[in-house]
Amino acid sequence: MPRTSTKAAAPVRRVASDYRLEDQVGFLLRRAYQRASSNLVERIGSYDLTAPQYATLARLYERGALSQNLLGRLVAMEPANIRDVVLRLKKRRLLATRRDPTDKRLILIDLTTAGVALVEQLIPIEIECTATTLAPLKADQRRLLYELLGRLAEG
Amino acid sequence: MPRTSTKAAAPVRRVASDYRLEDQVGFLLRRAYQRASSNLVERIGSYDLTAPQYATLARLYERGALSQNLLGRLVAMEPANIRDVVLRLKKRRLLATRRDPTDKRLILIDLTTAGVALVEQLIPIEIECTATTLAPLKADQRRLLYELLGRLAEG
DNA sequence: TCGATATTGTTATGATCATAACGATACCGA
DNA sequence: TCGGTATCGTTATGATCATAACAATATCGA
Repeated sequence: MPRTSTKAAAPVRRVASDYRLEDQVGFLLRRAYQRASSNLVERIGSYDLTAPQYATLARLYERGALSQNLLGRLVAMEPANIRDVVLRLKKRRLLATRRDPTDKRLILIDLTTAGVALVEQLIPIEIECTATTLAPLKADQRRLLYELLGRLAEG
Repeated sequence: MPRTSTKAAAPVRRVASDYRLEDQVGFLLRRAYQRASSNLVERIGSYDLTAPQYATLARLYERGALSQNLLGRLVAMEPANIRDVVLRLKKRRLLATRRDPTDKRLILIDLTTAGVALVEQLIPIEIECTATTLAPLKADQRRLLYELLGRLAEG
């Protein structure tokens, strides 16, 4: 006997196998990401950075100079999107761009000194933020979640 | 001895507790949601619907008429966002709006006949799509994932 | 070598997203 | 009842997102 409707103006409709939006992974994933993202913005928002922007900086910090396209793939952004993010971060002098001398198609991107300094300041904050997001879970549950999410993302 | 850099133009930087973007839940959640969302659009894209639009229709189907604000909360969208989604769906005659007679602030929203018909057509597709997204996981892992995601979303 | 094919970055379009500020309406306690 | 407070919907701004079409450059096989 699932969910009771309190005072619906219209009768609740039912489909064969009583469907619930909550049972769809996509919906759950979207809400969980909203939570994680808002946790992050809450902490690094004062730096005027979004989650994708932080991911971009962090990736450059990890890997050093990358082409714009590869950078985009490594942070899971389409070419058109990573372009905009790079432009904004470049305008703030957090990263710099230059042409690849051997392959004229490529734009090489790397952190500036200011960018490196900022990332090193933010990394501890992000680790703390991840802990906050994962707070409802026990240690073994967290490990499990990582494994499951990893499989989903890779397909 | 983690990750080896192949031919980085710049040296790989390291922070104290060798940080990896992949260890941050937010990043994993974002990628998993991307996958789920693209799975859905792949199947219902021919109906010219996005994931949030589908969620909105499905919620109305489940619950019957709702105020715009409550509808937004039930699909995890801010007032400004649910407004735009409602406008687009209304333009396509998939839902209809009317003023609440008792509370002049509210806009009551409900599916049209066409909207109901469309949702009933889409629900089996979405269930199939969820199965596709969850394909990499075994049955007990799926149950586990749902529980873990539920806890994260609720905080 | 040269021509088909693939890759990179750009542009354009449309749909989410979150936030802040605002007027209108409801509610609620003194 | 009446005035402060809360809720609802709107508007504006800026940042993601995905997709398609395009030009420039690389690559690879005949």
